[in-house]
Amino acid sequence: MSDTKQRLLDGAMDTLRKHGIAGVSARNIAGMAGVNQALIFYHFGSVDDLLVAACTAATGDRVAAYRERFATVGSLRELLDVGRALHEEERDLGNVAVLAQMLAGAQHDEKLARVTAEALGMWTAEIESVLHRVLTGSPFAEMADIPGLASAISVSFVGLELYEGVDRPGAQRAMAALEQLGALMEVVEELGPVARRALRSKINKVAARRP
Amino acid sequence: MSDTKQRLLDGAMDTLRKHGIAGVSARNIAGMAGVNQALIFYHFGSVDDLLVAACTAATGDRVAAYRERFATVGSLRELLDVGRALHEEERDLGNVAVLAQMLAGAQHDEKLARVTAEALGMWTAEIESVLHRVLTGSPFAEMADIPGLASAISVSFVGLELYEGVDRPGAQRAMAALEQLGALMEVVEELGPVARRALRSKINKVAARRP
DNA sequence: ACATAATTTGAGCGGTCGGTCAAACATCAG
DNA sequence: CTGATGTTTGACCGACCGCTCAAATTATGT
Repeated sequence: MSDTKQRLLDGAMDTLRKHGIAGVSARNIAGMAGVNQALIFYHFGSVDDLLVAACTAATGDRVAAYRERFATVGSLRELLDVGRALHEEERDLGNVAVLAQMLAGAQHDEKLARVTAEALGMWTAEIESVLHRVLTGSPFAEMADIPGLASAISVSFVGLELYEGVDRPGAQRAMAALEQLGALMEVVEELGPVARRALRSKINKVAARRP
Repeated sequence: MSDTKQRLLDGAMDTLRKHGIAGVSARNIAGMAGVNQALIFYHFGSVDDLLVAACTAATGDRVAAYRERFATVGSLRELLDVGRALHEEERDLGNVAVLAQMLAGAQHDEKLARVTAEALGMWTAEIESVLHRVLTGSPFAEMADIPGLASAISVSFVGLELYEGVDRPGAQRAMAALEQLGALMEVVEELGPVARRALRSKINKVAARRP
């Protein structure tokens, strides 16, 4: 990767972080990167393509960071702790704003939608992988639909990140409530097999009543 | 409300829905509304102020619709069903895209942040109100932190709406898993007081272990 | 009918946008 | 050194941006 290309990728993400999509222009990005604005078109063809390339690279880097952090997780409680730490890390890096811009842009830009879907997919796959490792052999495994659980956690974290940028106290209340669900899962893990089967059967019965 | 002002408010929301924030310009909005673009500045002072006014009015209308729909809800299961119906309604109206644009814009625009926070607050307050009504007298009430639960539901729905615009299957898996949590709540409601107190105490104990 | 005020119009201002281009510059093989 | 190739530069283009304004039109009170 040539120095100029990397500077432009970084400049694009910095611009998105600091000024949002409204501040993303060839001249702003080039200024942030410290290079001539015409180089954007020489190296990436268009501002849109640069933005997509920058988002792709940045989300790839972040997923790699998640994977590294998840590698040492051995229990549900550790997973929730690492999750909270990663959440705060994302906020401090300014990536919450980036995620918001990507999700918003994905609604009307096909390329951005593909990149965003890919990022969410990788992120959810990481959660699913660590959940599978943590819960395998655990009594909870027979209770849980791991892929669904991973999606639900991923969705809740997306909501949490965006919520926090707007209503911090509400996000913290929600975080506490969601962690109580984690505690509930741990309680279920402590149930004996008879009680667990009874609980599972009751949940299935209630869920089957839905239209 | 004069006809022109209303047309401009509607035109602003239609533009945001159909073309996203990138398509929001005085000429586009005026074209969508079928009025002269200079009227935006005569009636609202600036494009930004029109956008904020339009978002404020639209979210107010939607919250009123939620309140009306929640009024007939009498049980947790009904609440989940109405929630799912409202979710699909939002999607069909194109309001998912609007929410995404508001959340993204709120990251860098103070006025938009205020409007968005207000909207999320009203929406969460409605959930809290109906939850309180539905769960009061229910055995589950003594289990749940209602405000935290309302925030968690609100956060999850925000995540769900944005997720659905990008990864539909993932969102549906998450929806199913979250509804299983609803089923779990109904199961808890069927527990006797002794089992419930024991469960609550275990959850508190597990939650207390967290740093 | 008339004066006054509110509303609407089309033209246009200065400025920024994405993108282009010819020329300058750097690099390196022969 | 020479020529070929790849990179960088600043000037520039047409389109669109938010916004203003004087003039035209419509509504209102007397």
